[in-house]
Amino acid sequence: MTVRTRYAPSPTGALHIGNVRSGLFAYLFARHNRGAFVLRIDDTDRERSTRESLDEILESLRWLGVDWDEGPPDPRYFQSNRFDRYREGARQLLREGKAYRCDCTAADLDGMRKQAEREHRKPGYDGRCRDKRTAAELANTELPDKRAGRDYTIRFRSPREGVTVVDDLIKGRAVFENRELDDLIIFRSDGVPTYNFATVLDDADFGMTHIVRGDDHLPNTPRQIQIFYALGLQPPAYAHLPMVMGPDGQKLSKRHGATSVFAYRDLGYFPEALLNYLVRLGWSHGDQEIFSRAEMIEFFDFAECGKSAGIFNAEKLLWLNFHYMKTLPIERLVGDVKPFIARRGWKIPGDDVWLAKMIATLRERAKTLVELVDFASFYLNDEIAIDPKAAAKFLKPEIGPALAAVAGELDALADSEFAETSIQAAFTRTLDRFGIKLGQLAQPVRVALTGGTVSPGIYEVIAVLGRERSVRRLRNAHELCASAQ
RNA sequence: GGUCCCAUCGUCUAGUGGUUAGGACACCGGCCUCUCACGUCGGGAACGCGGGUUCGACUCCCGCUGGGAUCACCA
Repeated sequence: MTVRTRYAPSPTGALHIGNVRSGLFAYLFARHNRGAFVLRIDDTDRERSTRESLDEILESLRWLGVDWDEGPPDPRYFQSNRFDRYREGARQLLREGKAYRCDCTAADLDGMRKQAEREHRKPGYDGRCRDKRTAAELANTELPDKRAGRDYTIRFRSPREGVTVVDDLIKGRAVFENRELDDLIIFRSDGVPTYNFATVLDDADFGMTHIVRGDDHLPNTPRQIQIFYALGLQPPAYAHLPMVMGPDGQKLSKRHGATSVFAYRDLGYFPEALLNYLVRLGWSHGDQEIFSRAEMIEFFDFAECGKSAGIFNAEKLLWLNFHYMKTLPIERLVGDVKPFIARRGWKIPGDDVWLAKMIATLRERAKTLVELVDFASFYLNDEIAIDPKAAAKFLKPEIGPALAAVAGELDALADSEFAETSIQAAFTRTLDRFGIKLGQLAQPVRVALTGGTVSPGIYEVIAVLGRERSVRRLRNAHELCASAQ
């Protein structure tokens, strides 16, 4: 049997990184087994589902490179297009006496819950409508439709005895007492099926062999298994992944700050880094930390998944991003950096070869693309702002002549010679002439060229900046020195 | 509160009865050096507690404690 897994986000918000990790693991398991990865949109909640969320989810997945074999834009993979199927499933259960009509209103239920809480009983539904109707009445029950006056719900008749066993691929065996499971609503009074019911029908219809999801779904699993049985279907295998927590140990959510895939993309992270970080949170392969997509697929296995929740560690993600910053092909960075330059409102250089040289000098100094562009300001703009404190410290009158001399040396270099080795030679000649050490000249030059005291190696800065701009900035600095006191 | 899940450095983790308990992030120090980085070398840092089982437990069992999830006409 070929493996089929699915990822079923609901388009009610941004694609969250804790959530997308479940999708990633489902994806890796399917790819590892040369099976199919299905993307399904759980949009039965029409109130909260939005087109914008759907677009963001799809775009996030594409950006990460988590590609699906079946799913959108195919309309069959939207729950909102499968209502006929859900109605058919509900009618089947009604016909067979495995579901029943419940007349309790939302207010009734709420009152019951509060009452139970006061009396320290468990808050579940007590099943008061369970035996109110005969089999024949149930078989003829129409599905709810508030607008047509059928303001009731349909509940699943859950078994009250015995146990339901979940043999989880990650957690092992969990046994649930059936008497703990109350009769859950499968069809709302507005004629919309609920999650647990629609999911079962979908997973069955789409031939899912393995359900990979967060372990917050574990309590739902015995209910879903019972629905499979009631429908006369064989439940799939389950793999419940431990959750991702925020630094406070609570389930990761928007209140923990940046948590969406888009947020990290916009912060200048690489999809490789995010994927690599996510896959190592809850899964390991010996001591290996860096995984290419191909390696993830090759090595992935539920047996190597941990059982305990993990805390999201932004610093490790940053380190991974830095790793990819240093090792990704430079051409890739050239393409990736452009939107970030544009966002700063700066002109994007037309020369990719030059951009590549620029990036080469900065990639070991920036952990994100945003940071890299920040550092690149002096390369990308003709005018630079000189930090007053740096100027006061390094652009003193006595260094002015040396600055002018270096400018002259550089100006004399032929275009074909304008490279690091000849630039270094120009420095050496100046140093000899003035009898000073490189340390005494490099910082003033650095301030002159970049406006600050921190930059890549001074020869590479000059090489990238080019003769014209370097000379101009050095001469400007020379004047500053002269006027300083 | 009921049910379920979980428990090795601060964090992510390796470890499957006998190890100086390993790696990574972060942190601290040395080296390299034109600044900052990169790189490199080194350092501190963990088996929650109590019972068993065993010649021997981080590893197996039980209890406790602690943490988490979930108990909707959300998904």
